[in-house]
Amino acid sequence: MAMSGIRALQKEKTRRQLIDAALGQLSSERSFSSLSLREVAKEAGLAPTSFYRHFSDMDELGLTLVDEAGLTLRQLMRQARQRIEKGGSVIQISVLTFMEFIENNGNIFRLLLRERSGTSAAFRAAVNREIRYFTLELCDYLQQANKLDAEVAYLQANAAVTIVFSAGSDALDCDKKDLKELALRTIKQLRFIARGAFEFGLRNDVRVEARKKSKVESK
Amino acid sequence: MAMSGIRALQKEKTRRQLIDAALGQLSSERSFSSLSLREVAKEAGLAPTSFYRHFSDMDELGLTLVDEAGLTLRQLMRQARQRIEKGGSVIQISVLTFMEFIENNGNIFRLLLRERSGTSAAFRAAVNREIRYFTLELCDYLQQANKLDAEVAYLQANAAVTIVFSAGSDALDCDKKDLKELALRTIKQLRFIARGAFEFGLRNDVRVEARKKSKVESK
DNA sequence: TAAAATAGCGTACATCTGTACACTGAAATT
DNA sequence: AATTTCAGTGTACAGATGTACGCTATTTTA
Repeated sequence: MAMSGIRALQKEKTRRQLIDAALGQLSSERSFSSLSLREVAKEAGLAPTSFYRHFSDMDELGLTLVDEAGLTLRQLMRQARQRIEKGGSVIQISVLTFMEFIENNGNIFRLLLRERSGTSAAFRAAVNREIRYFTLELCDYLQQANKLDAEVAYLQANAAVTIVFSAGSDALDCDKKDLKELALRTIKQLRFIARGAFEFGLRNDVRVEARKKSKVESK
Repeated sequence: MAMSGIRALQKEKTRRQLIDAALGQLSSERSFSSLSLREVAKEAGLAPTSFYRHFSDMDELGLTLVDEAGLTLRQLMRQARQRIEKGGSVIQISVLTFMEFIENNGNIFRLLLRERSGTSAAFRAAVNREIRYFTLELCDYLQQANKLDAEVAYLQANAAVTIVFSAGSDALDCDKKDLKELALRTIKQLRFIARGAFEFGLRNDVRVEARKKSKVESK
């Protein structure tokens, strides 16, 4: 990684150039799978065959991009938590943070969305892994902060992430002025889910309590 | 459409062959955008250049496929309504119907998922239009059956469709035995949403009532 | 200092792509 | 019956693609 030596240093530099070239070519009308090895190499200022000194495949480059995207997402979550500690609604701040992410990293988010339902099982697995991390951290938070049943917390986290990602997808095709409304709607939907989860979690507790009591009484 | 005449009849027949050839080549590792005009023509038993007698573009064929997929989806909804009239939970039956759809039409559903976040604005618009129909019909149903506020009903319908589509996406990469659990989890999530929407809808009603009262009282 | 390793280049090739063009035979029109 | 229309064919071409192979120049190792 931090290998010094003029050679290894230069190698990592051009490797980055390849990664950045690929990222730079992504757009709303250009998906990763539509990029050719030659295009990426050219954009990076390399001869086509030099590509192989860094990746054996376009797929290998792609998986690297997905990893980077996941990393960016997790950094984002840390930012969100910092904001929450300064006070404010968890749901509201999470949504706003996510929307900012999409404004600043539209193409990375597009990459995740597309490869999630793409043609490579490896890609799909990689994206889903990143989303799972994302979900599990939210799940932990919910379980701890709201004292929810583990299953209920997971279901809520999963549903919330789904809703937020879908809203993000809509945001990509949205006029900037409609973004505010979209965020507000998303927040309301998340509140529905939170409320519903809370009620169900509660009922389970009540049942457990009731069962305990009846056990005691039947002794 | 129903034009007879030996010629027009034959034309429609080979047009269908093209459509079916395209649909037939879709799979988990083959997306529409990765199909070539030549492949599709070959699969349909046509010379490459004959393709142009029916579609000016692969894009035109693709949009036709999206329309067909939307049609299939709406037929599905009708089936679901029939089942509901025979009794049973709306949510449960809707989810089960959707899961059946995916088992029987995996590749059509994949088409929708992929083109929804694809590289063609026209495709994205077409898919979103189909999903909007789907959502609005559910919205009407909720508004009428549960007497919900229009906005709340829409938010619930939108969230529910998002959750169900996402579950469908998961179902595509799922072992068959895990499908049952996935369906159960999805049903619970939809109940969260329904419950939350109900509570919020209620609160709005209460507020409205309260405002009416206070108006009356202040007279 | 001599030898080995290697990032990057240029050439070359087989394969696939969309599509332009001229042609044919059968159906439709007159 | 004569003419027009048109779905489908076959050939042809220019461009793009992945990648095998051999070469060079510079860094690294011995």
